[in-house]
Amino acid sequence: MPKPSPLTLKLSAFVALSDADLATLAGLDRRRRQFRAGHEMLHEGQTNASAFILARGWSCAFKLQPNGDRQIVNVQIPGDFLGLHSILFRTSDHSVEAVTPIEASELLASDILEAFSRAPRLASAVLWAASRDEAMVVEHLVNIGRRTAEQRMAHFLLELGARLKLVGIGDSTGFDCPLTQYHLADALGLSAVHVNRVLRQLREADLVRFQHGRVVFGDFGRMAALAGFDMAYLDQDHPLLR
Amino acid sequence: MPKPSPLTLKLSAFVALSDADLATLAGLDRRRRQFRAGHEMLHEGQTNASAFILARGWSCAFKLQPNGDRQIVNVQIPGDFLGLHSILFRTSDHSVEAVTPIEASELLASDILEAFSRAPRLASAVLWAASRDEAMVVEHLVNIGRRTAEQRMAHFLLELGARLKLVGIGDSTGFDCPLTQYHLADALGLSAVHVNRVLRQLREADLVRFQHGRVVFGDFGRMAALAGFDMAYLDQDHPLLR
DNA sequence: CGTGGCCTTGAGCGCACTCAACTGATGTGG
DNA sequence: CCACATCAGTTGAGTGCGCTCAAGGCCACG
Repeated sequence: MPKPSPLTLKLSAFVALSDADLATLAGLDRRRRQFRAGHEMLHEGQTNASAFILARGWSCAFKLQPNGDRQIVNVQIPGDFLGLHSILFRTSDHSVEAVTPIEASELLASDILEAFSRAPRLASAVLWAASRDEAMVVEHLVNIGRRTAEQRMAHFLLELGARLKLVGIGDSTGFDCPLTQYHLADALGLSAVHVNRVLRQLREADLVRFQHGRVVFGDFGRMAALAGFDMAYLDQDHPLLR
Repeated sequence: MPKPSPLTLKLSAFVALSDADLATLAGLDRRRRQFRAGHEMLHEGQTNASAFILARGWSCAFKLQPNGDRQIVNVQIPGDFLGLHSILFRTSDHSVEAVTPIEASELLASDILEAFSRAPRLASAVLWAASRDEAMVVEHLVNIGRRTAEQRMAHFLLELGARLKLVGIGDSTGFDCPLTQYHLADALGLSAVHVNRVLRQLREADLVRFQHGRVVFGDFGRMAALAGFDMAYLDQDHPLLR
């Protein structure tokens, strides 16, 4: 039996999938494509773009401001949908950039519709994943709106760690992280300079250290308390539909 | 022919609905319920909650912080779904409060599933509405992460005005708005005191005035430029599916 | 006529910003 | 092989936006 894909792992935490469902899901994995790090896979305002399922590597969704500032909306890891919005709407409302070299399966609107009609359970699973994505954006909103820089950083790293663990990357001690401090700044609504200072504070408090592309957790509990982190919105104890 | 409901108006801007679709949609409007202003219709962490379609009045979705701060995630107006998340997940990830007296139709998970199987077009319309809601949250995120207080306020009022116009409330000169300055503060990640100052600045610049429960636009174009407002994410020129 | 909700304004403070300079690692062409 | 460029990270100095605290005004309502 082959190793389950990150997407399968994630959806299975939500819905118990039959062999037929799994086969249909695997059928979405034709049309593999590769992108180099830094490539802009989707442009804000682009029409008739396709969507992707991320198989390997990291990407991020962002919007640009007239003055050049950018806000990263979402950091995407293996198993995530990417640009689902742009096949439901006529134009894409955000851009997507490959953070690392990327391997992803291209997805057309027709693929989705066909898969849904063949495996309705899969439809609820995908709707569920979309709803979870929205919950993450909401949590991100609260993060930026109502928390200090230190809390934002702590919350961001905790959430990322939890998400990676769910798709079988990294463990409870930490994870490899290809994001630069500039990415963190754009994601958290901070300046890169301040990100640097905040990371130093967290390191000196022995909460977490982020150096040389690796995040290592120090005191998980104290950090979760600091950030007000509760991973209920990410995970279910057991599948809802059996 | 009866006046179309706000939800029908909104969905019709997206998808051309057949008479059968419209009938199914109308069938979701049984179980009318009423709530008084200030009532908390949904609690964060609540299990097995129902969802609602808002027919009359305003509500808002929010999350509370341990220290008592709250972040309003979404202001809901007639035609909006309310708590759709809580029937897809086991527990609700946010609370919802009635801002004004409210009239809404209660919605069970079974209602949705049944309606979808009877009118698949309706399913895509609802998925579409959900995707639009997410786009609004994303825009809200950008608002708080990367704009000044003055820009946030301008953007917020412009978006609200545009949304209300789409469901047939208010016009291009302005709209009645039951939100207090405290609501605005909680929505925009500002303090109530600062909201007051910002409203004064906007008023003195003849951009917009918000007094006595009414928002009156002064210079729409200059305001949109200030806020970086582009309503592409709210509206389609014409229905996508015919 | 008192009370409570909402709005308004002033004074002072602090978190996160900008500007600026420097380190160190990596890569590239003469 | 070294000169140079580039990019990520680090640290210091000074500034300003939006905060808190405090006081008071206005209006609706019992």
